[in-house]
Amino acid sequence: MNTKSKPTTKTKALSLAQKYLQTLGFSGFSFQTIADHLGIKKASLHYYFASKDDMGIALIDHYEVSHKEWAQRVKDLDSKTKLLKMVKGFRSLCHKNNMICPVGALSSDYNNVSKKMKVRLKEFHLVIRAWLVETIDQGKKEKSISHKKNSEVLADLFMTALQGGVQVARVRGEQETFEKMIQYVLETIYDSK
Amino acid sequence: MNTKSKPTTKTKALSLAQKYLQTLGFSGFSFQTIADHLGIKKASLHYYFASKDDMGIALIDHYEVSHKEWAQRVKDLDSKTKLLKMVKGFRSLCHKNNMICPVGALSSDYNNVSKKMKVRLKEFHLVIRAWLVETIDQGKKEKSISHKKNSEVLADLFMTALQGGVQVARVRGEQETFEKMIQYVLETIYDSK
DNA sequence: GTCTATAACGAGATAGAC
DNA sequence: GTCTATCTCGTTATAGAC
Repeated sequence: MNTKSKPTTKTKALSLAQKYLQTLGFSGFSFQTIADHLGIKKASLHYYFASKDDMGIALIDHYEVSHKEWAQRVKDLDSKTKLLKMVKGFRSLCHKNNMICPVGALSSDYNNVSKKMKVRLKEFHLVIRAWLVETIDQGKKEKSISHKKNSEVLADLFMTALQGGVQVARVRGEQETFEKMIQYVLETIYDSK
Repeated sequence: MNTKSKPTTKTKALSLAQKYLQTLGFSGFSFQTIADHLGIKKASLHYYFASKDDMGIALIDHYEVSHKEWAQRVKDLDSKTKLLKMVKGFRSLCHKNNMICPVGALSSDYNNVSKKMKVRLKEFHLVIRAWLVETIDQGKKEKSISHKKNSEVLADLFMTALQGGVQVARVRGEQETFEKMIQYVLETIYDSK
């Protein structure tokens, strides 16, 4: 799968599903929601996705492929630039549109989805986390991060700050504190002085 | 309202609703869910709560009252002990039971609830945040927190770490990293050396 | 206060025509 | 690939008996 392929009904459906997942939650949108905005009937969506759970899996696959393509594109940059780019992507993809992060959205619905989807969600989460740990380790090699700091803990702090931050920002109806907090977390990770 | 009153059908319903909100999300549980575990019919719940939205409001009110009663009980403790007690409460009330925090649960469903509930959720969030800011300011007076650190930013960091942390822990099926991360956040807030 | 009964709706899903 | 038609189920909510 490649996220750059030209849009088919299936990929358009997945894009819409991503939008509604991050806006309304997994229980909050239906095949009807997607079909309406796609201009087709909800029954037709079953041609692409056997069940909603199936669509959920495809959704996570899509997020994972996007991340891996993105990671490939930024692979030669230094550690701090990578994390800054990730924040920027997060800001423009979800925060600016009052959407929350997919892992956060699915974690609320965690106990309403199939075992298979739970497993895929965890795998996806761990892929992102592994990339963060690796990027923080890179920062230690580049001497922008102190070796005394635990990479796993910093990765978790960064993730939860982003995930929790967009949720809090949406409830609060305000973007400024999100920015300040992320800024602070980055200062915590990188040795500033 | 007092959370210490003896259990009536209404208060028992609210306790169950809290549990299911934090387990299944707001869209994820129904009057049926509550009624079943209460041993009454779902229609009877409408005697106490005109609508589900109404129950949602009552739910937030209940969380807020609980917090205020708790804040009253710990009001004479020092700043760091207060935050440690809050973490402890969070751990035993939701983290140990694989439940997520109510604000996080409702933030996924944010766009599926009434305007009134959105407003109440924001108010509740701001009550908790104000308490945190106040407690961090108290730490500055007590010289356990440096005046150079911004209280609002630290409060947001602490909240999002707790909120995001329990979500991530549930997806990951593991408690340890939550503990390490919260520990790290507390070290970040309080001057250790 | 709790019940039965029922309305009105939207969800996920399937069969089969075009 | 998309349609219509239909099924089954669960949801919120209401009316009125006990």
